[in-house]
Amino acid sequence: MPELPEVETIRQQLEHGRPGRPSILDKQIHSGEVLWSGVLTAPSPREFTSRIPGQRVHSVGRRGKHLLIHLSEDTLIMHLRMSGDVFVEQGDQPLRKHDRLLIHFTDGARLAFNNVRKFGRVQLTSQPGAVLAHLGPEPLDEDFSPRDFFDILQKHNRQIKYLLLDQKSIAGLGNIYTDEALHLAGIHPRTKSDSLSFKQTEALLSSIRKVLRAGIKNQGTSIDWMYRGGDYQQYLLVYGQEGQNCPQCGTIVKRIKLGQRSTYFCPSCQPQPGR
DNA sequence: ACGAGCGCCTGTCGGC
DNA sequence: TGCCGACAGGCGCTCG
Repeated sequence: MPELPEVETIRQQLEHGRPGRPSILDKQIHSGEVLWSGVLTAPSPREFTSRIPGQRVHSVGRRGKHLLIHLSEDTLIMHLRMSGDVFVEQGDQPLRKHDRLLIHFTDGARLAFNNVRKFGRVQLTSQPGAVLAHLGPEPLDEDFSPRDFFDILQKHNRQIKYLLLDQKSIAGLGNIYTDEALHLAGIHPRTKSDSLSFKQTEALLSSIRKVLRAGIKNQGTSIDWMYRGGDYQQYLLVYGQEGQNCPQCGTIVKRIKLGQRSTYFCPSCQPQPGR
């Protein structure tokens, strides 16, 4: 469940709990259990299991698509990639098929990091800032201004969709919300970033914020059998809508490939640059 | 600097 | 029914 709104939804659920699922705040860790060693970027499973007992959950944060569980001494950084999920449950529940790492709490609860495809990663570090230093600005950060965004766009001569997906340029966007934001802003995904006007940049940033906020409000998007997200899929205007009528103008939504990713857009609302 | 192609994995779906 | 390819909310790596 991997873009910013889905990760933010998980963050909020870990922080506040939800019906039948407790918050993990202030829980003390009894032990860590690595079920598939490849899940750990660092440290080694041995060091991980020796360092983590006794630490307490101080707060739960997010940076881009990274989930940050701040402990007394260290921070657990989780990245769900394509198919990750996090569950909090009683420790006597049977394991799911693709649980990769467990955190057992002293009160008997358990946090499970689950990942069908083995892409997701967990890292335990005392220096979270250094691990996350490569990330671009947070799109929902009030201090991130249209002027800042414009500077980033002008620095590159890249197709805008590639730039938006690049976490070094702006953090948290993935394939769905990028397509939705570009559609809302009326910008073709192949438009060169440095050809956008300041006015278009403002529109794009406000569109990005609008779709991310709406995504969070609806607790994310559920598309697949494997994503147990929220309801935002009901509001998608172009993503996954190839052959359907654009809700804005009725034109047939097209799908093209950028990189290896499907990209959906409305040829009428988002005219090809240079035409 | 840019973008395409590929690898990493498991699973579903549609076509034959 | 089974097989086979296309596809999937990500990202790091090469290469031209």
